[in-house]
Amino acid sequence: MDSQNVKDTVRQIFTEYLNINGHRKTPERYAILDTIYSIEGHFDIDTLYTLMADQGNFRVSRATLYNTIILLINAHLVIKHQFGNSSQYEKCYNRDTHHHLICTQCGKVTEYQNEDLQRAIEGTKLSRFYLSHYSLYIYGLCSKCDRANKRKKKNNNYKKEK
Amino acid sequence: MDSQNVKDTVRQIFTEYLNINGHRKTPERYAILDTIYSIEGHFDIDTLYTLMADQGNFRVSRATLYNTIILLINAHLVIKHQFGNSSQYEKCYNRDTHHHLICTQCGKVTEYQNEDLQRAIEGTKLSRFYLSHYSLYIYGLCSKCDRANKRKKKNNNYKKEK
DNA sequence: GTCAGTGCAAACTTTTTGCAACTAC
DNA sequence: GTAGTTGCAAAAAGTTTGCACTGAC
Repeated sequence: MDSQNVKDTVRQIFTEYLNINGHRKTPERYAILDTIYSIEGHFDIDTLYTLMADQGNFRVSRATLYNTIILLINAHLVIKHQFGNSSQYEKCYNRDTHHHLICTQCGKVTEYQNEDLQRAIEGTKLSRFYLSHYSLYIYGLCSKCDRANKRKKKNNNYKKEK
Repeated sequence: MDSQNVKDTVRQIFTEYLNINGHRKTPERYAILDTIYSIEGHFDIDTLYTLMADQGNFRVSRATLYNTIILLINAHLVIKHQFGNSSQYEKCYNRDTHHHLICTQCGKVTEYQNEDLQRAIEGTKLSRFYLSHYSLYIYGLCSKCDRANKRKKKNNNYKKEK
């Protein structure tokens, strides 16, 4: 499915969601949905705000972004993450399920796909709980920070020997 | 291992950590560690602050709590979570690995143990990434909210028919 | 004695809220 | 026309920071 096709489809899904729940179909809401579906990877509210302000296509307030993104989450078109300081979001329609590798040192987030793991988690029997979605965050050191630390350690050892 | 034994052990681990990293062994730090290891389940900074203030054993400022908890995380004695609005923490020495079921409606967090799932995640081969720990958050509806929704839906259908 | 650590208050960041103006229905 | 939405600004909530004082080493 190409990018425009996805955008059309999610717009339809959103319209249906708004209809069912008696919400209005404002241009702001569709502009936000469109912008989100043109972003690859994660973003926070501030990034989205700046992006929309810079593009100049449509200017919306932060308050509206916060309001709308809640609707999009409920419509299962956007997923919310909470690593780092501010909340991160990402589009989730027509995306492969993926997990997140988070470097505890530099904060870099890498997506990681593993179908076996995915099946294991989704196949889990939960009693008295009705799964909607899940997030697996794997913390550790990215190769870059790991190498940096090893260099640092080496230097420290030299210092200690003086 | 009983509770006092755990407290003694983590105090030793913390002492060692402070020594290695050239930090001072202040009474505040040990009081915070002790309080955390007397809490079952999750807590946030405000809860910890209130708890220590109320107990009256040792009064510390929020700034010190934030500072100290970073040390405890680095010493692998505390783990940080980010569901809801504020950061949540929990002790992690001598605790069984568990996952979290989070109700998207009422925000209730339930711990969930599953060794198969644990093995599946820990056994995953990661290339160019050095795993330290991980968090699996499973979102959905708790049985209480699920029942409440079903009742609500039923009532709405009646309304529509009028 | 020195400097890391602490408490306090102010600053900062992110998110929520109250309200007047607007507009989708 | 009216009630749901929006933008703005103020408020709230959580966390960080600057600075003077304290106490671990």
